[in-house]
Amino acid sequence: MADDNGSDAGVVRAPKGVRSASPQRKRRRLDPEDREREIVDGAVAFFAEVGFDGGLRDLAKRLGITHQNLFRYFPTKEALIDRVYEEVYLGRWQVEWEVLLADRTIALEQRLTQFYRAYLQAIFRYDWVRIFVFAGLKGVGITQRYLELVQARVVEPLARELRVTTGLPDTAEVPLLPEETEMAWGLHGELFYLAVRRWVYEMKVPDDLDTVVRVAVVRFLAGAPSAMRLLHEGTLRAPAPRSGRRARPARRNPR
Amino acid sequence: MADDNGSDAGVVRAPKGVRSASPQRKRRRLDPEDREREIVDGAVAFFAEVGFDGGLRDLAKRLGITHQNLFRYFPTKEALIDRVYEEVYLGRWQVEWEVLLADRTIALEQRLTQFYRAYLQAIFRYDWVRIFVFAGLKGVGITQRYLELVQARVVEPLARELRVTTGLPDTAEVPLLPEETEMAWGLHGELFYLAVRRWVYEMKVPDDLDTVVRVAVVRFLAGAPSAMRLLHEGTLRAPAPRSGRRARPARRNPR
DNA sequence: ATCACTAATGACCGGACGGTAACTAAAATG
DNA sequence: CATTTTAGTTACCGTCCGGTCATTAGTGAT
Repeated sequence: MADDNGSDAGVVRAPKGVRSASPQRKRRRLDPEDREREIVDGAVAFFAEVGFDGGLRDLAKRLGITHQNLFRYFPTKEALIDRVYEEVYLGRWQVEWEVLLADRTIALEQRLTQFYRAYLQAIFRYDWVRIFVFAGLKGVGITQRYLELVQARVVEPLARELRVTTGLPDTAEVPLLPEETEMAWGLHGELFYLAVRRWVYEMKVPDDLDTVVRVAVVRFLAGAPSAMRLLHEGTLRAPAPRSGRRARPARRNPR
Repeated sequence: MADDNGSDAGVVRAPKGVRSASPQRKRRRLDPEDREREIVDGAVAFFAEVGFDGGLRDLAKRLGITHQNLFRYFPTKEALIDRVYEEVYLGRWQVEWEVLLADRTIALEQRLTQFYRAYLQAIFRYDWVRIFVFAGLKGVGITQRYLELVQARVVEPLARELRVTTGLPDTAEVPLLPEETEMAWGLHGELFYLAVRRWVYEMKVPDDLDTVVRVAVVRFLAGAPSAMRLLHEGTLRAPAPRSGRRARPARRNPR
């Protein structure tokens, strides 16, 4: 059954000598490094589009190679996918971001604005957002670890800054409430959700992300003191009733 | 969620001949309505967990039937998936929510708090969130249409309310800026992102969602006026070309 | 020109997929 | 009871999947 029929010779021999028959007809032999680069880039784009259930044959077709050739470079599909994770997540986190956020010589508003502008510049992309969501749904550990990084390096530091700017006790005295951390997640979440609306749900979003970031940061910081007081009005006895607007709600914090 | 394992549906029957195999469930014959109900419920849970690429044989195994039997109720897999969409999205949108949001006899803060508490009660669920995200990645139109509904019935009305509460011109005079709509998306986005963190990335989130909603709404409304003024400072008076942020009542000065 | 090296490929495998057809048996009807 | 109806099953089809192996052909060194 294997190669029984000599009548095969299915490949048309006639135009064989002439090598310029069609644009990509011929076998292209690359340095392994170059080929691997092409495969990884192609895989990132491919899996971002169709998800990790996409077939290797389809990926190979896009790359202009056969799917078997992929196995020369990655022993299994899983290995290729792991490489895609590396490619997308490793090295895109800038430690300078953490430095910037911690630099109290700059106003918090400026720090947050600059950070989120830089952060969005790094992640507000088709590949990054979709692979991040695909991986999350699949339950890949790397996404959880990434979010724990965000929480430890961005969200919780921000929540601690709010303690300072609102004149509440330091977190050394009173640990962060889950609701305070959640509040800081709010800023992060609304900006990430913007990326999801754009790259997952294909909605129209404003072109000028810098303005969106600025507005979000301003609103966040302008609103945070009220929310912090609300959260802490039970834990400490500094009522500090605000005269403006509506009178202070008679009801305390539920539970 | 109907029943787990009702292997014996009222019929007590002596094992017939050779067919001992006690664990083997006998053929269970249900009314088509009941069976269809089981299939749909099972399909919602199944596809929410593994995504729409999950195999029908696996789904059938969970249901205790053979995969061929699914075709008796749904002509194709696609038809079953469409039914899942219906099941999850249709009828879960409450028109009372829109009425509540538009009721100006209630303070905006109360309206938003009540609405988002009710909204989260409806959508903050494993099935809903994950299927919504899976469907978005797949590019299913129903999710886009759903988000357009949210924008038209929740987000833009909220943005218009902000015009009123901040004393800015009505939207009849000055149409909503994209950045204003985006601002209103911010509140929605941070709460939806909370659901994504919980049900997609399996992170710990506060147990008391009511408090989270209340804090988010208070912060949103307290911060919105500053952000609105920022957005409209060019609209209302002379452009003031450069300089990011200066001639404004910067009430809150960090440090 | 040719040789060695090795990218790249063609052929193939077992299994899982969505889907079809024929058959089996549990309930409804008389 | 016998008969009819039809929910549910066994058996199977063509296709595609990840992965293996022997073979082919592009390229630098000689």
